Amino acid sequence: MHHTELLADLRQRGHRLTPQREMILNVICEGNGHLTADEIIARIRKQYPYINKSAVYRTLELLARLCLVNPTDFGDGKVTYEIHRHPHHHHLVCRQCRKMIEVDGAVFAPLEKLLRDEYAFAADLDHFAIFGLCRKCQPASSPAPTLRKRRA
Amino acid sequence: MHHTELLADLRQRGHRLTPQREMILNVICEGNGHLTADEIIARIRKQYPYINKSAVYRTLELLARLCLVNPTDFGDGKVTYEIHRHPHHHHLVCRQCRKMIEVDGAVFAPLEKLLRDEYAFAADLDHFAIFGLCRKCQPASSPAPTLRKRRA
DNA sequence: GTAGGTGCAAACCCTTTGCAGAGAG
DNA sequence: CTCTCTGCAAAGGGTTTGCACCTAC
Repeated sequence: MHHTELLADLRQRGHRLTPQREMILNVICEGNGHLTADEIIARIRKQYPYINKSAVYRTLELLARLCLVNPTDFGDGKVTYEIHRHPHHHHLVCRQCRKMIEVDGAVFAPLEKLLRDEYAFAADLDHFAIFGLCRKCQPASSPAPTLRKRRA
Repeated sequence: MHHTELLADLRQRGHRLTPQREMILNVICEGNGHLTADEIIARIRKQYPYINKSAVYRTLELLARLCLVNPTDFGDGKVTYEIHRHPHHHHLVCRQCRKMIEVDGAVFAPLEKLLRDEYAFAADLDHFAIFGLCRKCQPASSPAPTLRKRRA
């Protein structure tokens, strides 16, 4: 997904194309992975130091509403953003070393079906963060690790 | 689970029993369901107006670390707390009407096994929030619903 | 020309922290 | 008596908002 396509999509849906929006989309597309609002601002500032915080937050809110980006809350107090991708994928986040493992979206298919069948609930399982312990951090796991800020 | 048991557990693990801690545990036990720190404070204040915010936050952090309570981030900017229960359960949160449906922990068992087998990842799936649309809110679903603050 | 966006600064809001004093064991 | 916990007030930190100005169309 190139940022020009997303820009076209934006305009098609009746939103204006501003330099700021272009820069924001460009940065999110380039930086493959998750970026916080702060990181996005920092990257834009390298080329254009005048980018404004509010504009970034407002644009991210818009892009998320249009499902062009996925906001994800990894439970550390700040939200990260990523270009909306197909097929979906999820993230295993180690609560000890903070390592992130990407997981194919298919693992959630059975659960999604179950929730739909049994609870008539249409789950947003397209971008999910699962907390736990990765392979390396498991042996020394047991004695009550320090609580991380906010886990889901 | 009665709050006196939890108090005993606290002392057994070398922590002091203070009136504040007793009140906090009592409120969390009574209020069946999820309470935010603010709600906990409000409820205590009805009987004892002098309860202190910091004490509550610090106690909640302690209780979470000892796995006596489960913190859950429903993505609205504040964490809720609930007595740790067996068997586990999860929550389906409607992103439109905010309704919460409780779901048996067993639905995650296959996923947990898969993550362990394929990724050697020990997932914390004991208390999970899944966002989506409930039965009632589904028909009118499609055209880009307003973005909720922070979803996982 | 006119919505819709941007920039700025201040407000928000939940949560955390430093420190002095209190009280559980 | 000691060490943990509490109370207070202030700071933190990501995010949001009000308002005047600007600019994409």
